[in-house]
Amino acid sequence: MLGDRWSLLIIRDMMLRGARTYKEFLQCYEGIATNILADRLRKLIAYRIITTEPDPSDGRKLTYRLTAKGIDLAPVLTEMVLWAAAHEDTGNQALVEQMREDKEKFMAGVRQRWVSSPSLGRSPRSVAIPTPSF
Amino acid sequence: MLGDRWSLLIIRDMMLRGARTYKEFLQCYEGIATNILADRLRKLIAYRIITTEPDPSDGRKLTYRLTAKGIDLAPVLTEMVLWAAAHEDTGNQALVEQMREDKEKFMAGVRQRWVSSPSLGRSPRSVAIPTPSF
DNA sequence: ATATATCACTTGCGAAATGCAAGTAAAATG
DNA sequence: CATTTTACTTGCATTTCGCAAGTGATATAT
Repeated sequence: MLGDRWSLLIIRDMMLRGARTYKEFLQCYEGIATNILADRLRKLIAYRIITTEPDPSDGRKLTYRLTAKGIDLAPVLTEMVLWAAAHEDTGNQALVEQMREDKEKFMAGVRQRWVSSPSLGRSPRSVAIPTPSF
Repeated sequence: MLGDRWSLLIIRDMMLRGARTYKEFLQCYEGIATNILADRLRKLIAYRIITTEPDPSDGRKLTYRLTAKGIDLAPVLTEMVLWAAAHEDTGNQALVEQMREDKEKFMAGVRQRWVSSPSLGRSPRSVAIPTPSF
């Protein structure tokens, strides 16, 4: 279900980078192939981890959004990022520190940014952009 | 690095089922192919997540063991199991309850069971066997 | 109004990863 | 000394992946 190379990275990019459109996912630097991205988004929708809806301000765009089930993956992603930071690469050190110091606060931020998704402005303060490669 | 279908399942089987030998991994019911298992164990060793050493009591057997880096994946696995339990399947309900009620205690148990690995007896009390399919 | 650009994909195809069954070598057991 | 057990390897068919080049609908520029 999440046992492939890309699904969790897509969710991570949503949680940590605030990616919401197809194009943004493609640009998130790891370089997922466009056909694979379309396939994974379809499957994540089927699993009810994300949803999609048209952007009212631009008929071409679709906005992808985490469901409650998807938001519940925040603790998993948090632990993965912390593990990767401790043992592998050095992503965004500031965010990693914030996550380590107060996991709950970080996850609350993720939830707040995604439930009843407030238009597009990243509500409280946008979270910075680390890119650990777990 | 852990972005394939099997690596995390192997680690889960080590943490939750106490699997330590090639044969035990093969039997852990998901049905990994033998060549893939050999490949994944090799890679996990290369990544220093597990180690292997000969079993002194039986020259045919090898014992696989989590390194400190591998043990540090306990929080990730814990959150994954809890997520899967909440949203997908019903594995071992008792263990899931234990994990939810006291994550720290559960993870301490994992660490205790794997550091300086006490021969073979699962030290304190062996943890039961859930099999969530995240 | 028409041409161009953007967006979210799809299609085709070669390459790589996976799954399955059968085989092998070394050590243990009967 | 023959058979089992253990930890693999090998060969091959099938599936998945990655890349490049479309496609169709909508938006923007001239």
